[in-house]
Amino acid sequence: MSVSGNTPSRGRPKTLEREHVLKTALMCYWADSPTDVPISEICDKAGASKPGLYREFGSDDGLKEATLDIYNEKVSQRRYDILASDQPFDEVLEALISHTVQDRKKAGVPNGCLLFAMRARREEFGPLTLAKIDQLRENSLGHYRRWIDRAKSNKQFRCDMPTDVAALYFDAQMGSAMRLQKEGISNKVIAEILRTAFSVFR
Amino acid sequence: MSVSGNTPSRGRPKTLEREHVLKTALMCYWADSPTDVPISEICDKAGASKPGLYREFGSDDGLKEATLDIYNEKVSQRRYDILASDQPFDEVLEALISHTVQDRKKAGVPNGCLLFAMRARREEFGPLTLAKIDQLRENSLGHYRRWIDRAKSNKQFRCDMPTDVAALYFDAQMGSAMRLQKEGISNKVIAEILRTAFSVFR
DNA sequence: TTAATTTCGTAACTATAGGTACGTAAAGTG
DNA sequence: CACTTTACGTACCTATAGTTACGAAATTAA
Repeated sequence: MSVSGNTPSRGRPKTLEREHVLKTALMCYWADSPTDVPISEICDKAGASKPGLYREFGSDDGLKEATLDIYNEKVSQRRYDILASDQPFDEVLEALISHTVQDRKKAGVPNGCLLFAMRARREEFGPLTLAKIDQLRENSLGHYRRWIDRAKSNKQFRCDMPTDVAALYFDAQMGSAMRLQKEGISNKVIAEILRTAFSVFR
Repeated sequence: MSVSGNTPSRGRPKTLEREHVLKTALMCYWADSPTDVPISEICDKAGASKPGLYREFGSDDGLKEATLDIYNEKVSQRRYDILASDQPFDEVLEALISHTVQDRKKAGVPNGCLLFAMRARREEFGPLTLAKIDQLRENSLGHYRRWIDRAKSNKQFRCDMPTDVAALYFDAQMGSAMRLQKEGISNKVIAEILRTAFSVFR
């Protein structure tokens, strides 16, 4: 059961590479559509067996939940770091836009955002994935709220919108940007749209 | 095959009510998620048999295509009418927002927008539905573009954004609104977000 | 070396959902 | 009334994808 981390000592040694499987699953779900990737495809690409995956993650649902966790940790965290910076509001805004429209090919990652893609398909997931989607979404809104509140107290936020609504506004704009990117709209146009949408705050 | 409209004259008379089936399918797809409704469920709710549906629509793909058509005709058309009005830009903008955040319960229709919901799941449909999604999407953008161009020539559009980008902007904002509505965000908040997003044009 | 333990992976099982074969029913035609 | 035509719907077929039973393999403990 691999209770904690190390020295099970007895029995056949484990060969399944959890991290490798999760990275494989992440790229599959992210590049494609999360609900269109069968477990067997992830097994093939990761070089693992199906029962192996089930032993490690319990179910399809569990695998998706775990994948969302590493997506948050390895991808979304970048954005949270930007939001947590203590630079002036305008500069953070610009950094946010630059980060959003960066060339994904160069960075070696797919277009779009896995979390938004999964939110758009809420109904198709199991309870674990669903709870994780909601948790990460709320987490994301929290980062926006804290950033906005700081900007407000620094008199850098030129809009009388309530913080929670403004957070929804940012989240919605980022979501649109990610969808447009996934649809193949150029990053130049997406940046123009984001700058327009965010211009109401400066 | 019911070639055109009338007088097949010979053979057992047809009992399948095409319009009724389409309305049933529309409500199922719209209220739920279009990819989560099995054909058999639509058959049950519409009181039709599976082979009956297949005779009429050819396939699951064909049924979805036909459903999108009546959605466009009976639902989206309302929005196009608003955009085609010759009222001042600001008033059309406000009418657009009101129409978007109208109480769906009272109107007896589900939250969200079927076309946006299907666009978010592009990969999960067959070729007919896919082509129809793209056609209606392009159609929708065209309505925005014509409206924007008229506003520009009337000097009512206070923004130097290219028309096609502005159309994408409108489309993106409406998409966000529909998704927020589907997620249960109050229409009041959605209206506030839309007004903020559109305030850049006035 | 044998037993105990743990993991491995092939080869199933199962449920779901799209799709259809085919015999029957209901109409007009001669 | 037989014959032709058209549509009906039950009962099946099939493919896919999540899931697991189970015997073999690899390791440590006695």
